[in-house]
Amino acid sequence: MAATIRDVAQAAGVSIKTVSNVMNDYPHIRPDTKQRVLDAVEMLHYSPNQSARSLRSGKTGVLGLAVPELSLSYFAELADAVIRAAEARGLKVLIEQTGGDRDRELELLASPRLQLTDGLLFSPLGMANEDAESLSVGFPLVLLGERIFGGPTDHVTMRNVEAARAATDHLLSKGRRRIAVVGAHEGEVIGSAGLRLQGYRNALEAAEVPYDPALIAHTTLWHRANGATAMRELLSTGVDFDAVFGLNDTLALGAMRVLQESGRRIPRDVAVIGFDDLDEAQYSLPTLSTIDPGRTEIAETAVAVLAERIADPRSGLAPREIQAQFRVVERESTAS
Amino acid sequence: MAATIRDVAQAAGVSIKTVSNVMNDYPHIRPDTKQRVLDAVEMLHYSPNQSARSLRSGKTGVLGLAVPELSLSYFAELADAVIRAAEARGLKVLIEQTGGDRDRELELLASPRLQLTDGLLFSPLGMANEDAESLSVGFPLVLLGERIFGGPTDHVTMRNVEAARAATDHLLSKGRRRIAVVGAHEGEVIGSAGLRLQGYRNALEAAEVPYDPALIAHTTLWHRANGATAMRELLSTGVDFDAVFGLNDTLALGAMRVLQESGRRIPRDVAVIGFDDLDEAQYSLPTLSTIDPGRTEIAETAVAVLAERIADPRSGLAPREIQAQFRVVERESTAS
DNA sequence: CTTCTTTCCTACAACGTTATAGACTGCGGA
DNA sequence: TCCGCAGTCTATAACGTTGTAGGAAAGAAG
Repeated sequence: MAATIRDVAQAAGVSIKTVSNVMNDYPHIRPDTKQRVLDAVEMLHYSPNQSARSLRSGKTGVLGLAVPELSLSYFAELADAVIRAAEARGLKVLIEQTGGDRDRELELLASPRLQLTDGLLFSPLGMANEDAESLSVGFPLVLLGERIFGGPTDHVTMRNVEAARAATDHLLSKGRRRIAVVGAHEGEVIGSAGLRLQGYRNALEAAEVPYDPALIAHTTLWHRANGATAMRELLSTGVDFDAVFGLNDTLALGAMRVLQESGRRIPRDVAVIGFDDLDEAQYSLPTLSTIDPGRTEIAETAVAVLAERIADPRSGLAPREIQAQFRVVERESTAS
Repeated sequence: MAATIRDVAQAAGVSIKTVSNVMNDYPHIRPDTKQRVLDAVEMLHYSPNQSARSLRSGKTGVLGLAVPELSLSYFAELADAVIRAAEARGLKVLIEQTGGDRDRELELLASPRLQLTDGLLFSPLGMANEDAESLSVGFPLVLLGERIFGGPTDHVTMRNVEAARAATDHLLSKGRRRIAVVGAHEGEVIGSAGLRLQGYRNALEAAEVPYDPALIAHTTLWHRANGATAMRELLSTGVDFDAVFGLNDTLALGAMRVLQESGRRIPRDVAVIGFDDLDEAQYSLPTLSTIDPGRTEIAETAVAVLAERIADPRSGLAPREIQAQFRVVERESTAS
């Protein structure tokens, strides 16, 4: 139904290659020929067929982005930033949701379903370091997140340890010494939880504040509900604390809610800091101090690196590990 | 580099068509032939080229979803639901962000950039009813949202007027009579703001409660900050009210924050209800009563309708207007 | 023993592009 | 006059699939 390059060629009285040349801004075309072609294009409402282009060129102009789920604000904001960064390069983004499930993540890597994508930005949650080999796939892949380090691909991530240390230092600088942590994962070393907990411990150690395991609240997931539950458990143990480090903003917000229910005042009785700098953190009551992990920078870098790999897939370039700049964002929840 | 159907055919000693038949589960193939082909596929790591398939079949298996921005929780949750619904049908989703800008929305409709998509789910924010004609495009399009009614395409939407009336009725049932509204748009009739305000007025009228324009706070956008600002303005006018209807959850949450800052207790002094049932509404302090507009149903219906139009683009079927079921979700912010 | 049907398979022509190789102008220089 | 070269254009062959048409073999029906 739609007009093809052949229809345009016929209407303009030129060869199909000339039409193709006009569409692709090939320089050596006589102005009047070009105009005839453009007129025909206009008249027939011609627009080049992307599938045919992709078939010929081997490129689709589409990047895949795999995240656990968009309902998690962090990933929604990441996706937003990725789409913007891709658009600046004329690329589109196709989003996959893995649910953070290891099997689905592995399946995604193995599956040929993302054939119509030039490369993948992959943010796993269920996979762990021992799955690193699965990242050796036949298409350009850039890894995001903190689940896997030293894998076979480029990796764009945040400075988890340093940023968590800065968050903890911030609380210490306010005179807090009993700092609870919400959202730790039992026994985890790598992964956001493990790394951020490490940063916390580094800060304590440097300040010569003793580490008290009783202050560490564990959760499996990082939703608001988990932060709330963990805080309730912490309160029920009767342990004494004057600050809370939520390993992400949602946990911190959930915890903050429970603290307020229990009658504690923030920041007077308990100071709270989160991690992620979600939009939401600016509008909670009180507003939430947090770490801006450099999400925009991560998105832009990741897209840039992926685009580079797509442009030259066979470059022997070794996998790069790129870390974004972070920033402590001080708000009411840790005000002096 | 990657293996093609020809390589597989050669390795298996069959014609390319037989390979194609195996890949597409064509029934009449001898088991041993089929096995030989599958072995070759396995050995060569063959996977069919999507671009070529799309070129042949005219279908890409990808739906476009255009929303203002994913940073807005409502759209993130909508996108989540759409991706799930699409996946259930074996479809993928490519997301565009329009920023809610009318020009970009119009450009998106006119542009051939979404060529590699079988159809579009379009949720405009900047366009209005007078732009309805622009929706007559050459590809399957399903309209979402409340900006345009009676357009030339299928439209899946929520029962804004009825739901807003139910929200207001809920507040009235709690004995509230001075119900402020946050987020109205000056002079708007169609659009979420206009429709929901209409529902509010309908409820008041039915209850014979006078409508007081002094209770209506206007905002341009529907972010948290706007809800906060609007509430501050409302408070500064000194007008008396015992309940707030936030035209969406984010507005309500922003307003709630300011109310609490001002020392008012929720729900004792002021009851608050929102609209959207964001995940967040379950975890605010207090938890926010709201309207569940049937987001999942909207997503599933929209994908189903679009898939139907894609399957049969020339069916003379008239444009349908489909409305999802809503539900009042009562939480702490309106507890008796 | 035919004839018809079903099963299984193949050759080849699309689908709509872009790349390649080459043809035809003029024009400047030897 | 002839050659080379830049500019402009065309014919045709890919890209990797699936659809069409049809052939050979094997049963089923007459």
